[in-house]
Amino acid sequence: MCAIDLLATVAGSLLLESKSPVNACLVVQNTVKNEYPADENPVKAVPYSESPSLFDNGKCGFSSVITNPNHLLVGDKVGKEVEGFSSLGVSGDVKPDVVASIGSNSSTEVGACGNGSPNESRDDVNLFSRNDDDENFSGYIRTRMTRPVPRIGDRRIRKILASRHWKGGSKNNTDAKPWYCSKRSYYLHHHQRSYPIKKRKYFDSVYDSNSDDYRLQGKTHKGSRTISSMKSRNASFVSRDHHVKLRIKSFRVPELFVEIPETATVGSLKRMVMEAVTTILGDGLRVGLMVQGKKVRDDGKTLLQTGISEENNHLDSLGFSLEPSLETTPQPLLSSYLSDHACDDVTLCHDNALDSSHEPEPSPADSFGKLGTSDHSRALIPVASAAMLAPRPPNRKFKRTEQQLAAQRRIRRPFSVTEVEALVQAVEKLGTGRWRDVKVRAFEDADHRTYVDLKDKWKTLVHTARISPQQRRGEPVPQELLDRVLKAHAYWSQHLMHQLQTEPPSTQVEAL
DNA sequence: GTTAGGG
DNA sequence: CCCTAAC
Repeated sequence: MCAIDLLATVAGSLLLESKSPVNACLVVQNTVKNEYPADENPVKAVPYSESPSLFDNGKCGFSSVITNPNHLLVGDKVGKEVEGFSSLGVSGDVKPDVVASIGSNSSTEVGACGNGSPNESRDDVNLFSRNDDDENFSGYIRTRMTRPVPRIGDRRIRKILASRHWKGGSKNNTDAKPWYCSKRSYYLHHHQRSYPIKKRKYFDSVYDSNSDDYRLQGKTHKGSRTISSMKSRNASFVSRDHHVKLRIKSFRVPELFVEIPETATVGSLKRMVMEAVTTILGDGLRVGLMVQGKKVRDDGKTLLQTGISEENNHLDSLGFSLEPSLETTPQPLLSSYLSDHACDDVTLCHDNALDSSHEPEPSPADSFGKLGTSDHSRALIPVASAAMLAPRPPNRKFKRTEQQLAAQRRIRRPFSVTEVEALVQAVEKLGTGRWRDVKVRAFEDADHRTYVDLKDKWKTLVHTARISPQQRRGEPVPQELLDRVLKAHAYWSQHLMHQLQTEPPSTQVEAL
């Protein structure tokens, strides 16, 4: 009932804004999107939240409509924020990972959220005003069957899991992952290509999880300038000469959770969101493409091979996304700018805020606010979180789910022989109890290697050196190095006291 | 913030 | 690599 009320409220708001019947369709993702028949009507996105499983069968575009009150409440505010973002070329909301969907021609097409086959028909959800009942906001939702208009970006709707990270959509909606903001550093995780095959499933899902992002449709006021092609409203069609013409409908920014004190000013919130988005956008983006819910990673494929041609109707399920470039390392989202601003006490992706859907049967609703999720990376993923402003159900558990863990886990980066060499040399000199020093001494510039990583690597090196070559895996480490590892390990095991000193006497080094 | 170990 | 207790 609460969800319905929320929807009703949204509908009511929409109605108030556009006196005419709202012919809006809700695209539920993280956001409730309303598209107006006429281009001139401002399209306002209503961020929506975690919605549960009411219509989770994927057949109804409504599936994730039930939104979180919090998000809805924030909706309007966020919508306003969008304008600022538009200058960035991205429709705005607070989410950095942008996912664009290419619609088929119909301007009124609604992003359906089928989770299943992209081709199945979907029910668009329309909001209609209703005069009866108490408040003028009452309304009801009616589903309407429309031609199949699969929208990749929307498929994951159910995935309430926030996404976090700049992850793309995956075949399995439920796998969508939010950007996860590590409590340690509030990083937004990026996609990670070299994810171990073993965990591939995670990776894929994580990678695709922009589904949780809620999107704000760019406003399309008549007078407003359309920023590049990222504005909302588009259609795609194939011309006769075998050319595929596409127009990006909108981009979704990754979800971004924000926690800010009630006493903070609206201005500080706006500033915070703006900066967060700017930081993310300025961090380097790359475009991701999804066809029928699947990420297309092979840049060498032709559109035809990918299924993007006039021969099929895949255009309906084309999706573009803006993702953080892989080259870029996760950026401390807030730390960099929060400190210098009025919103010092603003926290992004507070771990506690992450609701864990660790329950037996995590429903979309449960997983909703999970991560800030997500891809990343990091991607943990977000809305501006105004979502967090409103009270939300107490988090039953703080423990993260497997998905969440996968989302924030760093990629595996095997040590090269060169690195091993450097590590061995450093340990020979500094011992095995001063990893911080080892880091500074030999891996100062290797940002991806923490002292804990070095410590762990040493641990495995010692183990590797002790087992038979046949049992070793990965790039072979020269026996010479392994010998030094054992020697140094033995040495420092017997001279722990020396570690307390700065540098071992040269004699000791020689002894090694 | 580090270290040391178990996972 | 992650997670954390213990410093």
